[in-house]
Amino acid sequence: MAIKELPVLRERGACCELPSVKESWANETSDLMKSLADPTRLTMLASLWKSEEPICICDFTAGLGLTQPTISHHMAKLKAAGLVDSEKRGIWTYYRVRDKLNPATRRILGQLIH
Amino acid sequence: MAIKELPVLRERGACCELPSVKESWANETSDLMKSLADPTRLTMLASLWKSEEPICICDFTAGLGLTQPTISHHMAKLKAAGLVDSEKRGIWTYYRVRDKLNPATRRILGQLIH
DNA sequence: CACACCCATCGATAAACGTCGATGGGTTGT
DNA sequence: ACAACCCATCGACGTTTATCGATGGGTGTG
Repeated sequence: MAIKELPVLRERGACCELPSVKESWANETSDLMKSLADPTRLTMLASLWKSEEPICICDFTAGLGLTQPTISHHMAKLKAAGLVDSEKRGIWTYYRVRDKLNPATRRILGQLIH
Repeated sequence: MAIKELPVLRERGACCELPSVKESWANETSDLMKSLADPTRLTMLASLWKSEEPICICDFTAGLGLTQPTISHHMAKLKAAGLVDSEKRGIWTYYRVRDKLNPATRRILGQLIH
C-alpha cells in the first residue's frame, strides 16, 4: 500500500504543486458533463442513440412524464452542446444524434450509454 | 441520407414509442455526471488521476484560486460520488482516486481525462 | 378562412448549486 | 499550556437550473 508512505513529516505551511490540468479542458469538459447531468436529457439522448429513426418532440412529450416546453428546453440544451441535430419536416421537428460528433465525445457517449 | 425518409405523412396526434431506457440507469448516470459537472471538481479529479501520490486539501487550496471551505466542499462531493478515498495523516487529509472504482466508471474517467 | 396541431420562447417559481466568512475540533510544535 | 496549522461543517448570499403555464409563429386539414 503506497498510502503508508505518505509524507507525514512534511513541513507545515508548505503545500505541494499539483499536476498541471488545462483550464480549457476543465471548462469544456464540465460543459459537456453539465449537458448530461440530468435524467431527462440522458434518457432523450439514449433514445436517440439507440433509435434507427429520428424522434420528434411530441414523442418524447408523450413518452416521458413532462410538458412540451420542458422537453423542448432540454432538447435545446442538448443541441446547444452540439450533441444532437434537428430537422423540421412539416409540423414536426425531428432530432437525432449529431452525425459529425467529435470522436472523443462519441466514445464517451458510447461508454455511457453502451 | 435516411433523414429524407422521415414520416412526413404520419398522422397528427399520433406519437411514436421511444426505445426503452431504464430509469435507474438515467438516475445513476446523471448523478455521476453531476459530480463531474464543475471545472474545479474536474481539475481536482484529474490531478488525483495523474498523480502518483495522494494529494491533500491544502495543496488544492494553494494551487486553485479558491478558499479552503470551497475545496473541501467539492472534495466531499467527489467522495460522496464514490470517486475518491481519503485518509488522514497527522494534520493533513490525503485524497486519491478510489481504488475499487467500478470498472465502467473507471473507463469513463479514463476517456474523459486521458 | 378557420381550426387543430407541433413547437420554440418568455416569464415566473421553487430547488439546487458554488462560493465565502466564521467557527470549532484535531494535531503538531514550542 | 499555548499557539499555529489543517480541515470539516454551518449559515448566508447570489447564481443557475428544472419545471410549468401562457403565448405566438408555423404548418397542414376541412
